Amino acid sequence: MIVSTQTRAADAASPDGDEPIRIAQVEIRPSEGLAVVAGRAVALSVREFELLSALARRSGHVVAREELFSSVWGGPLRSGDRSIDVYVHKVRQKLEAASPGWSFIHTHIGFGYRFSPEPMA
Amino acid sequence: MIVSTQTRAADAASPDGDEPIRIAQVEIRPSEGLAVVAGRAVALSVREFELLSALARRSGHVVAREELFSSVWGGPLRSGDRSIDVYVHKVRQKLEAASPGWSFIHTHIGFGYRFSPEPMA
DNA sequence: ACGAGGGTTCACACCGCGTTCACGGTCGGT
DNA sequence: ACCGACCGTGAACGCGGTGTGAACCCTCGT
Repeated sequence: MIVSTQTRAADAASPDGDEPIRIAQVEIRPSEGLAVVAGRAVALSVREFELLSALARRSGHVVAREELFSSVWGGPLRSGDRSIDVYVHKVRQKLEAASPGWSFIHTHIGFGYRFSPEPMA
Repeated sequence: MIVSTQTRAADAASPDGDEPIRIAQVEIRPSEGLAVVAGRAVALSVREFELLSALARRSGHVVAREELFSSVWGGPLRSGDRSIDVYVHKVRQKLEAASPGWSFIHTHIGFGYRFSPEPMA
């Protein structure tokens, strides 16, 4: 299923809180700093977890790099900073390792990234 | 910047705002550079997106090549410039891939293009 | 003091974007 | 039928943004 209508459930429900976010086969548990993907527990570092959360909170929507950075790193994005790219890569690896054949984080060049579980082409 | 949601009545008055444009199964989100067609997210480049927006803002009407060019590329259309043709083609491909059996951008030879979702002949 | 793990930066490879060129097809006018 | 104007479409190319592995630090627990 490739529909992007699953944002409603999480949007208004959790301000920024500790409520678990569930999207397709992905479940994110803020209280535990843990993600469960396709039934498998995925260990994430703090940065990785916050990045995934920031994206998943706005599942189906493109999140600008600026916004991602200020949301996860808490400051303005310095030009030349590649931290986001590196961490997107790390999170991608772990998610796809837990659920092969699926892609979760999509690049929108010049804009940012979009979280949306889809079967790979 | 926070966008107010109380501009409903002024929808038609703000053609190039950040308000999403919805026509048939096509939804265009200016703030994200993203289009959603038949429930599928369609990744568009900046040019592709602006072209689609320019056409969709005047859905059902023929938009002259001159006007399209100045609206998307921001200058006068040099004779021999084929950029419009190339990008119309790219956008067509992506839209029709997301919604097979439908055509969205129609050619009006000597005039320009018209956006209007229609089942294919 | 030492090792381990996480975060940041660097360097290089790669790919998508935007532009332009080239070739073909269609349509009208002559 | 020929020609020219116009459009469809694939491909080449330079460039900037992104992917990715590895080095480099910093912090913390032992």
